[in-house]
Order: sequence, then C-alpha cells, then structure tokens
Amino acid sequence: MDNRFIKKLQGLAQLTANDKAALLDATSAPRAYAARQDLIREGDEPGPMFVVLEGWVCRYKILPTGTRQILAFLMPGDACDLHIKLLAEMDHSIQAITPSLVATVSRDRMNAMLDGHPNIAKAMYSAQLVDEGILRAWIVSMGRRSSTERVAHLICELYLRARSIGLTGEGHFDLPLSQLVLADALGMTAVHINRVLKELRLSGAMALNRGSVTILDPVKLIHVAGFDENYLHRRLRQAG
Amino acid sequence: MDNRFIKKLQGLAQLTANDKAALLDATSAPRAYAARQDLIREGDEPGPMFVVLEGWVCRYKILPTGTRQILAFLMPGDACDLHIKLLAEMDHSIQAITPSLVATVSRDRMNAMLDGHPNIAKAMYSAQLVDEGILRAWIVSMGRRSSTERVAHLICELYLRARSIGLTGEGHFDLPLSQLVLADALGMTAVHINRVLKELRLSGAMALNRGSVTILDPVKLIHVAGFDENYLHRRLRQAG
DNA sequence: CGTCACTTTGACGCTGGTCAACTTAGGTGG
DNA sequence: CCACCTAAGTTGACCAGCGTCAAAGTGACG
Repeated sequence: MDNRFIKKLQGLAQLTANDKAALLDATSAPRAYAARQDLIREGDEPGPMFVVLEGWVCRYKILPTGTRQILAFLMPGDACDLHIKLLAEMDHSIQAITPSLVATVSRDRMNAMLDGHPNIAKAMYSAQLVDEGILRAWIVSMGRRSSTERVAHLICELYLRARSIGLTGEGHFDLPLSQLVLADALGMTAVHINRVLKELRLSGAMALNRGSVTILDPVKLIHVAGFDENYLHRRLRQAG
Repeated sequence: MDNRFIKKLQGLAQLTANDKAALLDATSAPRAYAARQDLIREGDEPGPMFVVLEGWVCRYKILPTGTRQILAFLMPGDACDLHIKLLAEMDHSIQAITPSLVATVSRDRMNAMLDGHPNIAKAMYSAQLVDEGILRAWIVSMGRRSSTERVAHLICELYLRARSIGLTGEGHFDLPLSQLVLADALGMTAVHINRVLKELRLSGAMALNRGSVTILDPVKLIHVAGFDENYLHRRLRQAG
C-alpha cells in the first residue's frame, strides 16, 4: 500500500505475498525523527539497519575545519547498511533533513530475512548496487563537472528517484532541501548555488522555489547536466 | 603464500585451511593484462568477479567531453563486484594500469563459495564495506579538500593499503601511477598535480619520483592531508 | 639516436570562494 | 493581527585557486 520500501523493492525483484508480509512486519514500528536530528553519529557503534519510510535523510561527514560534506540522500523506500554491523564504528553520520519516519531492523532479523526470502535478498543486493553506482556518479560529478552541470545532474537524479517511488507530479516535485544543504552535497558554497540556480532559472531549464522544483525544459536540463538517461534505468536486469 | 587475495581476506575474518584452499583454487588460473588494457568496458554485460593478484587496476568513467574520472584503484588482493551480475550493464570501465595478473571467478562459483564458506562471505562483505567507505572518503576529498590536501590524502590512503598487503618498505612504496593518472583520480589537471607535488616535496612532507613515493615526514603529511589515521583501521571489528 | 610519453615551468584568465549587506519568508508570542 | 525573530535566500565586489595554453626538458626504449 503506501509502504515505499516494499514498493521500491518490488521494482527490483518479484516479491511474493509472503515476502511482502515479512517486509511489512519488519518495518511496522517506525520511529519519528525531527529535522536535523541524527539517526546515528560518526564514531558510534553501528546498530540496526535503517529503512526510511517518510521524509528525507542524508549521510554526511563533518571535517576538522567544520565544513560538511553530504554523501548521499535517502528518500522514502531507501535503506542503508546491509552488513554494517561488521564495522566497529560509523565513519559518517546519518541525519534527518525533514521530519521523518524511519524503521529499524535488527541485524538478526535482517539476516533471517535475507536467508528465508531469496527474493528480498536479491532486491536488496540490487538496491545496494544502485546505491554504489550513485556514489560513483557523485565522484564523477565532483571531479569532472562544472558547478552548473553538478546542480543540474543532481536534480535529474533526484527527480528520477522521486518518480520511481511515485513522488513526482507533472514536471515538478517536492525538494525540501535548502540551498545550504545542496551546497554541502555538491561541494560548493550556498552563495554559488544561489547563482547557479538563478542561471538555470533564467535559461529556462528549471526553477527551484519554496521546496519545489519545476522542470521547465527537460531536454535542456538533461543536456546541461550531461545526464545519462539510462543511468538509473537500464542498469538493472528485468525484475523477475 | 603470495596469494594476496587470501592474505587480505585473512585480515578481515578467520579463515580455515579449507577456506583458503577454496580461495586458492578459485584464483589459480589468472589472466595477464597489459598496461592500459580494459578488463571490461562501460556498457558491457557484467561478467565474472575480478580478483587482482598482481599489478594496479582502476575503475574509471569517460565523460562525453572526453575527460576521464578514475573512481577507484584496485591493488593486489582487491576484488570487485560481488553481486554485479544483477546489473544489466556496466556503468563504468575497469582497466589495468600496470601489467597485471587478474583471476576471474564465475558468479555460480562465487555464490557457491559464499554459501559454503561463511568466513569467506564475512570477509568479502567486510571488504565491500571498506571499499564503500573509500568511495565516501573520495567524495569528501573531492568536495571539501584543497588540491594539496587531496593529493596528500590519497597518498596516505594508498600507503596504508599497500602496507596492509606487505607492499611497502621503510617510509616508501612503489606507486606506478603517472601524474596524469593521479590527476584523473583527483579531479585535477596533470599540470596542477605537478605543482602540488613540487610543493609537497619542497615542504619536506613527501616526494614522488620514478614510480616510487618517499614519505619524508609522516606527521606533516598526515597533517596536511587531514587524514584520520583510523580511517582504514578501527573500522573493522576484531577479525575472528 | 630518434621517438614518444611523461614531467616541469611560466603566463594568463575563469570559475567559484569570501565577505558583507540586504531582502524575504515563516514561526512565535503578545 | 501585528511585532518580532530567525533561518534562508539574494546580490555585489573582490580575489585566489586551479585550469588552459604553450614550450622546453627528461628518460625509456627500440
């Protein structure tokens, strides 16, 4: 129904009613987090696996100089850290950006689910591969794209991810990220993000206003971003 | 003995003689690759898992503009793409940097090994988590570190990785990477890499000459890099 | 001994950071 | 319903870090 975790995994593998029931049960008691509240901090001992059901969450790391780098955005349906318990401590923090509902699944329960439900295991391994691909794409962006290209590329990525879980309208979607958050994600300053957004708005490619993105000219935006349309698409074998 | 894959996995989990025999057998027929030869290209259908036994290998991606971004370095003992077969096509290429020996393990064989050898499974999942941590650290570097810091940080990382598989001497190690390759890895130009290396040499922190790095002042280098000494260390629970 | 890839250096300019001020929007309490 | 407060967004002036372009130097290898 509106369990976006199940919805997402269904796109990655065939799930039986039994599989879905197990997933629903495992995520049935989510906890609410306030905006800016940490789920877990760098240095903490890894705990259960997190599954975001509502809201936006990010992984981030603070450098000794006080600057922040956001490493990933987690949207409803995204999970993290399949085998994380193997690590002694977290090398980054995870924080809610908006008020969020997040389920936790203990490692034992997780292992039982992976063992007893091969379809779930397949879907989750696929999801992890996609996440790794996103990490690599971020490196490419940071290393070889201009600031304008980076911003456009991130918007393309987030739009497609939002669309795949049914969170988009016609040519627009909610993006509850401040310009400071975008800057921390893209390795830029909020000031420069602002200038880039103005440029993209004036060029007629896209506009970001009050937490909502309007894609004015998809073709132009994709072109500016140098976005590979198949990036999050063709990458998976046909589910099932 | 000198199978560095086994040596590396031993650092991540207790392996029985039986486990080691299975690993040795699976990697007993490596293939030789010449420098600059691709193991697999972006767009190809994913094949077997690769295990680097000798030489340096990298993941990379070419942008439409022709620029290249290196996404990871693979050293002897490093493997890649545990579940890669779930993807329809590669989103990046993998290439030998130096003449290399690389074993391939078919997916069926891989799955059999993961099922039949829980210690191997544990070690390989740990290795993958460490690799993901390295990806995240690269994002942090690209986003929030200056060029000098980036270079110093990469050298620290590579030194520690080389040391963990016994490839370092006293304060120096072989680094068969041209300045162009370093530039492609760090999102810079070869010209600027050259200037940064000169600066690091003059400051007495480190020197790179003819494929070999000499760490002149470890404390200074770590300080310049803002390197977290525990980055690749404390991160694992005690093996065994 | 010539070729080719790699390294080194200088001059110059653009992208994006810094600093500072002002505007806008949203929330809270009187 | 307004006054106030704060976080977020916007803009301009200035400049530094790093890219670009060009040329010369070095070493490996046939």
